[in-house]
Amino acid sequence: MFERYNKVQKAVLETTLRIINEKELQATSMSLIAKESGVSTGSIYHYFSSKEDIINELFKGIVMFNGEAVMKGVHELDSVQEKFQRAWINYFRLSLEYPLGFQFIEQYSFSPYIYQSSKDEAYKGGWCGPMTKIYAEAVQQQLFIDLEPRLMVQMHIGTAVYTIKGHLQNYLELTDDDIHRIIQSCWNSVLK
Amino acid sequence: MFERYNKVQKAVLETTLRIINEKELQATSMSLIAKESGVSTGSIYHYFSSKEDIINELFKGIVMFNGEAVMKGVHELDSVQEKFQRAWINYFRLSLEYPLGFQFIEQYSFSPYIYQSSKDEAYKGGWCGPMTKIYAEAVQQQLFIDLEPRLMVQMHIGTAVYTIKGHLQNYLELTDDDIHRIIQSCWNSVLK
Amino acid sequence: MFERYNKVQKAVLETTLRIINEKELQATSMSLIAKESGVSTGSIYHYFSSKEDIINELFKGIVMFNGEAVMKGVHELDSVQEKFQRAWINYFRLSLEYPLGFQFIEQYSFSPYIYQSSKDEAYKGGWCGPMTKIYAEAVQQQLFIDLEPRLMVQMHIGTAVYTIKGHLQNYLELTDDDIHRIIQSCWNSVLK
Amino acid sequence: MFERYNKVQKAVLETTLRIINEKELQATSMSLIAKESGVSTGSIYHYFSSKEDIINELFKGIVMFNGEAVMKGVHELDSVQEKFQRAWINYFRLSLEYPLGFQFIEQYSFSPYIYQSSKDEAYKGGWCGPMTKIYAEAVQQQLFIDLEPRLMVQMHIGTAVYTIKGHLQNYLELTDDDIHRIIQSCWNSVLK
DNA sequence: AATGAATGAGGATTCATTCAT
DNA sequence: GATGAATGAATCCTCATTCAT
Repeated sequence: MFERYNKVQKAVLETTLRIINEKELQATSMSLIAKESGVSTGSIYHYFSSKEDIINELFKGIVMFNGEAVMKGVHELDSVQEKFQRAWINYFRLSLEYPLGFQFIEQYSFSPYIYQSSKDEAYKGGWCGPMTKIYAEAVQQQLFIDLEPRLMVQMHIGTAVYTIKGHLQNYLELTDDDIHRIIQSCWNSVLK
Repeated sequence: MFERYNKVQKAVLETTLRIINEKELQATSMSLIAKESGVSTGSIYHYFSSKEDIINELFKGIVMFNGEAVMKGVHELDSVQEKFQRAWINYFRLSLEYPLGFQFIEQYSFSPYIYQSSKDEAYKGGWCGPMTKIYAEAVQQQLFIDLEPRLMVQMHIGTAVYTIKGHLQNYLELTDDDIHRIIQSCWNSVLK
Repeated sequence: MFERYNKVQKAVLETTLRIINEKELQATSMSLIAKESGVSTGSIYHYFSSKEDIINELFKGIVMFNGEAVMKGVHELDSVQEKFQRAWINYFRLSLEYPLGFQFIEQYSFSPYIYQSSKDEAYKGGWCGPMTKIYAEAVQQQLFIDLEPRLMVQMHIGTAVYTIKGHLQNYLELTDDDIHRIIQSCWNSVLK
Repeated sequence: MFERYNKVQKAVLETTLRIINEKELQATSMSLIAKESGVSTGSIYHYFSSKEDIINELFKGIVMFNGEAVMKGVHELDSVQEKFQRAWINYFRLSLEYPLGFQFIEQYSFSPYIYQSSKDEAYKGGWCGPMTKIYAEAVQQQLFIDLEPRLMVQMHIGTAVYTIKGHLQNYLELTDDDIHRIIQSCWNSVLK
C-alpha cells in the first residue's frame, strides 16, 4: 500500500495504520509505533517530522492508493452505467480487501489532525473528483435526475461506507450479491 | 438534551460535548471540562467514575434523545410511506438542529472508547430498531425489494449521514427541497 | 530568601538554586528538581508554568531580596560617603552570605532564558537604581568626577563581582580588611 | 581567530562560537553545528572527541588569542604606566572587536562545562599572568598601594568586563574617551 | 457533598554519539 | 577521511485520578 515510500517509512506507516485501528489515535504512542515497527524513535523522527506528520502521510498515502484502485479500468469502458458499476465495485472490493485503510479514512477524514493541505492534496489524487464526473455525465445524458452530482456522489459514498462499516463490525453480511444489489439500488435511486 | 440527568451531570455532559467537538477527544482533558463546566474535578468523579464513563454516558444520552426525536409522531401515521418520510425528515431536522450531537455520534459510534454495553443499550433506546421495523413492514407489503431490512436501513443511514456531514463541513448545500429529494431517492432506491 | 512564596514554591526555588549552581542549567532537569525538592513534577507544574518560569521566578526573587538587603539602613545615613560605604559593604556581605544567589544572578542576568519582563521587574525592585542615585548625588556635590553615574556604578559592580567571584572560586582571599580597601579604592577611583 | 587549527576545526569552532552566542549552550546542538558549518557530524567527531571538547577547545583558543592581543607591544614599553595603559586599551579594543569571543569567555569561564585543565592551560597562555606582573612591578616601585596584585587585577578586570558588557547590551555608551577615563580611574583607584 | 492540590506514569520529542558504507 | 542514518536515553510536560480538608 505504501510502495512509493522507503523501507523504514513503509514499516512505520503500516505499523501505525495497524495500531491506530486497534487502539485509536490517543493510544497510538510513538514509543509503541517504534517498538512494533522495529524502528527506533530517533529514526522515526528522521523520516517524519512529528506524529501529526505520520498521520497525515498515512492519510495521503491511502487516499492516493484508493484513487488509483477505484478508477482502475474505468475510463476504458464505454457506457456511463458500466463506468458507474465498475467504479463502485472497485470501491467495495478495495474496502473489503484493505479494511484498515478504509476504517482509517473513515475515522480521520474529518479530524482536525489532518491538515487542510493534506485534504486538498488528497482531493486531487483521490477518486471523488473522477466519480463526480461520471455522475455529471449521467445527468447530461439525462439518465439521472437533475440533482447536483456532488450531492448524489456523497449520498452513495454514504451508502457504501455504511454498509461496509456494518459488515466490518460484524453487524451485516455483505455477499457479492448484496454488493451488486446495493450498487443497483444506488443507480435506481437517482434514475430519471 | 440531558434532561434525565441532574444539574451537575448536565453541566459536565454539555461542556464535554462542546469541547470534544471543538478539540477532539485527546485534547478534552478532565481539568478543561472541570474549568469550563464550573464543576471541580473532585465533583466530576463523584458523578462519573472515569473519563470513559463521561464519554459513554454522553453517547447513551444522545442516542436516547435521538431515538425519541426521530420516532416522534411516526406511529400515529397510517401508511408505511408516511412513516418512512416522517422518520427521515425527523432525522435530518434533528441532526441539523443538534449538530454537536450528530458529529459526536458519527465520530465515536465506531470507536473502541465506547463500550459494547453502551452500544447495546443504545440500540434498545435508539431509532434503528423502530426504523428497521418500518422497512420490514414495507418488504412485507411488497413495496420494497426483497433485501434484508437492516441492510437497507444501513444504506439510508449512510446516505443521510454523508449528506449532512457534507453540509456541516460547508461542502454541500442542503435545502429543505434537497432533503425531500434525498428521502425520495432513498425510497426509490429500494422500491420494487 | 523566598519568604514571599508558599512552602512548595520555596522548596522548589531553593532546590533549583542549589542544583543550578552545582550543575548548570542544562543539567538541572525537572525530574531532578522534583526528586531533590520532594515535590512531584505534577505539583511543580501546578505552581510554575514551565522550567523557564522557575528560573525567572528565581531571578526575580533573588533580585528583590538583594535590593532590600543592599539598601538596608542606607537612607537613614547622612553623608554620601557613608551611604556609599554602607551600600557596598552590604553588597559584599550579602554576596558572601548567599553565594548561591550571587552566582546565579551572575550567570543568568544576561541569559536569554531570563525574560525582558523579569529584568524590567527586577530593575524596579533591585538596588542598581538606588545606587545610581547615590552616585548622582556625589557628582552633584562635586565629590565625584563628571562621569555618567550609571557608568561608574557599572564599573564598581564589576569590581565587586569579580573580587567576590575570585574569592568564591578559591582563587583570592577576601578578608574584611580587603573588602574595606576595595571599597575605598572604588571611592578613590572616581574622586574629583 | 583560530589560525592554529586546520580548516575543518576552524569552521567548527567559528560556527560553534557564533551559534552559542545567538542561542546558548543548550540550544547549540551538534546537528546544528554540523549543518551550519558544512561539516558532517561524523567528521566533527573525527576532529573533536565530544561536544564538551569543542567548547573547551573554543575556550582555550580564544584565551590564547586574547593573551597575545592584550600583551601586544606591551613589553617594549618603558614605564609601568605606559604598560598599564597599553594593556588595558588593548583589552577594550579586543573585546569590542571580537564581541563573540568576549561574551563566550564571560559566560563560560566560571562554568563547570570548562575543565579545570582548560582553565589551567588558559592561565598559562592568557594575559592575567603578565598583567599581574605589571601590577607587581607597580607595587614594587611604590606606585600602587600595598594590595595583593592579583586582587587589584581582578578588580580591574571586573571594571572592564562590566563596562564592556553594559555597552554590548546597549545599556551604556562607551566612547574612546570613556575608555580612557575608565582606565585612568582604575589607575587612580590603586595609586598610592 | 464539594474542593482542588498532589501524584507520577506516560506522552512527544531531542540530541550526543556511533558505525556501516 | 568523510558521511549521515540510526540509536535510545533523557528531556520537558500533561493529565486521569486520588484524597485530605
